[in-house]
Amino acid sequence: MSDTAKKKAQNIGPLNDLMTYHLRRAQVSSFNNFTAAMSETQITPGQFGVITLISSNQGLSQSAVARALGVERSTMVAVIDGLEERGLVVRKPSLTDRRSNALELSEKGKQVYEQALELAHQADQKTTSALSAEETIQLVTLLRKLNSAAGI
Amino acid sequence: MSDTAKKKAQNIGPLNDLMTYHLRRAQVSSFNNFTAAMSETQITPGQFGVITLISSNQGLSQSAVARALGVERSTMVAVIDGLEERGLVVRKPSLTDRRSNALELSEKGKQVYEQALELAHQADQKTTSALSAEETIQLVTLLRKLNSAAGI
DNA sequence: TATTGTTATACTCTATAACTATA
DNA sequence: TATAGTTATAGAGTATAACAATA
Repeated sequence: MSDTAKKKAQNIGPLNDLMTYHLRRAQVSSFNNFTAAMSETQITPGQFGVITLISSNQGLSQSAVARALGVERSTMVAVIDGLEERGLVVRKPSLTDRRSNALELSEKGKQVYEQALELAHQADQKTTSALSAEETIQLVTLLRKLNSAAGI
Repeated sequence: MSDTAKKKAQNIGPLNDLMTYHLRRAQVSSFNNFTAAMSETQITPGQFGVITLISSNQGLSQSAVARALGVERSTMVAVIDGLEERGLVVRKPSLTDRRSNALELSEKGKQVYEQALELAHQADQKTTSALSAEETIQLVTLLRKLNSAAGI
């Protein structure tokens, strides 16, 4: 760092020993990379989770999406509203339960999802660009182990 | 999983291959462990970052804290307000710059910080309880490498 | 009785813009 | 001109509580 920098970096002290701190920084970094990569599709991280889930489970209900993503079903209403207004998702009546909507991707939704998936992988590569291929696999393996134990 | 469970788990599909997804889940998990461990102190993750920074850099300004934590200085006002109302932080006039406040921990603030630091380590141990000691070191090392490259 | 989708409402965290007092 | 602290305001993202329709 420049000697002439007027604002010196702070000593972050014990934060440097906390996993919580490093996880949060990494998540902010990946979030920023994701948002930047996704700018042409205007898909947010939350929306990406929703359309991925619908793509892999056509016809599932709003409540099922909410449970899988760990949010309240009331929260899903506006998310699905936004995706439906953009013509990416359609609410079809469920054939087996007249209370629920069977969510599907429209043709446009499938196209946007395929594009978004590729951009998400590009963002991932940027996030992990400082790591070797082996280190990247190590990291995702450790995170999977940590997460599956957390049961979320 | 029980065969009688009415709500089957969803297929998360390509999410399982994305670092972004696993980082987010891990961060949510560690956030929850942190919040639960910190309940007796009522210190939020954001407040913990602030008091740690003040503890390691007594007398620094609000703007310096904001820069170190990557938030706007306007955002810091309410955070410092809350810590000052609880009697944990004091705004002293800077001796060298009459525009700025020199932030310090009160005696009570130092006590709460020491307690919070220990609870934060306990939360960390819970977060990484599925990992061996060696794996935990691997994980934090990889995250440090990823983060220092991101320059945040 | 329980669940689905919905609405109304509120809370947290964050940002931008503009102001003042200093530098 | 630029910066520090502050205020007003707004936007995400989230939650809780209640309701009608349906299971």
